[in-house]
Amino acid sequence: MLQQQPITGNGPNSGRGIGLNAHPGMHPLNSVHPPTQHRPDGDSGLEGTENGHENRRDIGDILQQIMTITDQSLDEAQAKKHALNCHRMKPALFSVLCEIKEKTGLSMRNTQEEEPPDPQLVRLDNMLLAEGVAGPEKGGGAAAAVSAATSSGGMSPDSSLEHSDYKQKLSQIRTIYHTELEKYEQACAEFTTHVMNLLREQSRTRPVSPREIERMVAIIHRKFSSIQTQLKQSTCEAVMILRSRFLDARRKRRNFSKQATEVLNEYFYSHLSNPYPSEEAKEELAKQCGITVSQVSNWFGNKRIRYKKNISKFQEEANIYAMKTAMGATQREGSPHTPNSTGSGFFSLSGSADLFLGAPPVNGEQPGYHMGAQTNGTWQEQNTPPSPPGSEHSDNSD
DNA sequence: TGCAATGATTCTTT
DNA sequence: AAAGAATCATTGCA
Repeated sequence: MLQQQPITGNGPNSGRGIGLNAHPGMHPLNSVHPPTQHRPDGDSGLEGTENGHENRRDIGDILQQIMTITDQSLDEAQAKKHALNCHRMKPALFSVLCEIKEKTGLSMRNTQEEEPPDPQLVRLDNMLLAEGVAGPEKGGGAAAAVSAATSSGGMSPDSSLEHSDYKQKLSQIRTIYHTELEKYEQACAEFTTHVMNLLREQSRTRPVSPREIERMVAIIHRKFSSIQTQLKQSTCEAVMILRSRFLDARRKRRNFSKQATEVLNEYFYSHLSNPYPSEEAKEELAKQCGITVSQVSNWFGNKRIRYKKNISKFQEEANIYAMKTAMGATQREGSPHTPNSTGSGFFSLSGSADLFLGAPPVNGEQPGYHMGAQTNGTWQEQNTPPSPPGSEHSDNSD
């Protein structure tokens, strides 16, 4: 990585020595220079003399120049920088700065490292991964999300259309996400390089330790990653909106095909005494109708309730299906009853008989049987039908 | 456009 | 967990 690059002192002053050997923590920059001029305040003739006063004035000048360097034009600054780098007092100043820094422990401040990963970011990452936005291309994520969304409620026949629409929108989000992410990463890398160059440049005039550079890089990365977090967050929001729209779309129901309704009705009326298909039966019905098991369950749930609420309304339908099944039974001679109607009801009857008997009495008389007596009592108990006038069909006469 | 039919959902009950 | 019950939301028809 960038922060591991060694920064070499090859500036215009490289021929002039600045002793850094006494500061092992400092950057290796200029470390080739002998430590001979290391002591600015030692007895090397810098104090107590005219020379010493002069030097102090020099240092003041240098500092002044450093302070004002940013106010100048580029060319001016470059020239001034060069002059400063070549200044005879520069090594001394550098040493002073090194010592001050070491004494104040400046380089060690704010070095709390390796904070634990942000749980929110982890959550976002996980979600993007699960949704198939992040992670490997065309992963099972999107498909898994779709199937999870559809598994509970079942899919309408044209759900594949919605499916592809969903996938297309998701891949759009994915593309945008990756483009933006790449942009941010590129910007981050560029900015990091820029800052490192600056620090490299500055390390000629002031001590900059590798640790400091690392820290600076870490700070930059943190800043950029917070921008990335925002990107991830908005991407997650987009996915959630897309998903909720897709789930809402499931509510856009389609009526089952005529054939499917027929199959379901046939089963219902041929098991009227106990219209509770087993799991296997539901699966079989689902297969026959081209719908899901939960749709079969829904259908039977609705049917039972609606039948019970208004039996007279369903009378005609019941008769039609009774006839149908009866005809089917007679055609299949030799088979005493349909495989499905196993006489689960109070009446151990053949399929067709069950049908007729299962239909409630419509003449207002109490039937000669108790249909609900068999299992839970709830289905048939509440099944006392209203007596529709004009109905002369008496199906409990068997 | 209104309305009944109907598939789906949600909450409650068993 | 499955069924009942109420309700929602869409479809299809007059």
